[in-house]
Amino acid sequence: MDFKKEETLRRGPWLEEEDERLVKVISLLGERRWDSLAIVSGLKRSGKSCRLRWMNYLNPTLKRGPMSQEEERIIFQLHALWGNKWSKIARRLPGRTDNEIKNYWRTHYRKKQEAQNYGKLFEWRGNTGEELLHKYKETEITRTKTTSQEHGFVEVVSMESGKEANGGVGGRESFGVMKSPYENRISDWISEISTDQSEANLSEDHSSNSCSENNINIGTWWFQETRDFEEFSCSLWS
DNA sequence: AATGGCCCCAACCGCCGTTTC
DNA sequence: AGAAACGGCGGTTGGGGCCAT
Repeated sequence: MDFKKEETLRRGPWLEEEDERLVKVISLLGERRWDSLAIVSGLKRSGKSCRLRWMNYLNPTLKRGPMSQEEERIIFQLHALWGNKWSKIARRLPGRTDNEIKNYWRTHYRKKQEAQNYGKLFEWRGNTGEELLHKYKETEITRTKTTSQEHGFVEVVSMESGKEANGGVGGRESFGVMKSPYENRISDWISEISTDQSEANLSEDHSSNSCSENNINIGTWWFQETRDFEEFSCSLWS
């Protein structure tokens, strides 16, 4: 336990002055050796803290503002594909950080996902509670096997409400209609890559719980166009 | 106006893999 | 080869802001 270090390091929210200093030092020395950089800068912050601040907030390549519909779709689909691999997902979304995506998922998609899971279960009319559960589990096992074999990961999504589930279904925000402090900073490029066709597909995705054969369906966890989608998301970088 | 509950997000924590010496 | 330092990642927390009562 290094008490000396503990008491000299600053923690908590960054001040504007600290941000400025960090940006200056990074512009001189580059994005590396964060511990040394933290010392050189004179900031009483850990290297880790400096790195995080830069990566998640100060980096000029970051794109702030609400997620576009295309980004929402990518997050939704890649999470279904890879699970909580936030950094991996972030690499497919230029200008977005893993932290941002992680937070976004937690506050938006998880609720939507739960709602859709329940919605899907209710489609099995005429079944007892046990039968419904059994069918859900069957679906889950099939999906897990399929995705594991094809993509090398296993993801389990619980039907049970987490601690934030109260008010989750039908909570304050409806999915896709969000207010954000960064609302006015939407980048132009993302709209350029959003084609009319993808918009059309998206409206199908989000307007109902239906099971379109061409689109990812969260209720049954089937992916018809996984590989095509991976290629598509890669193209965002080019 | 006060208050309590909820949401959102920046920041931290702990672990683990990689790099450096 | 191995220990230490560094960097990356996913999970968690805390506080500010908003909203309903």
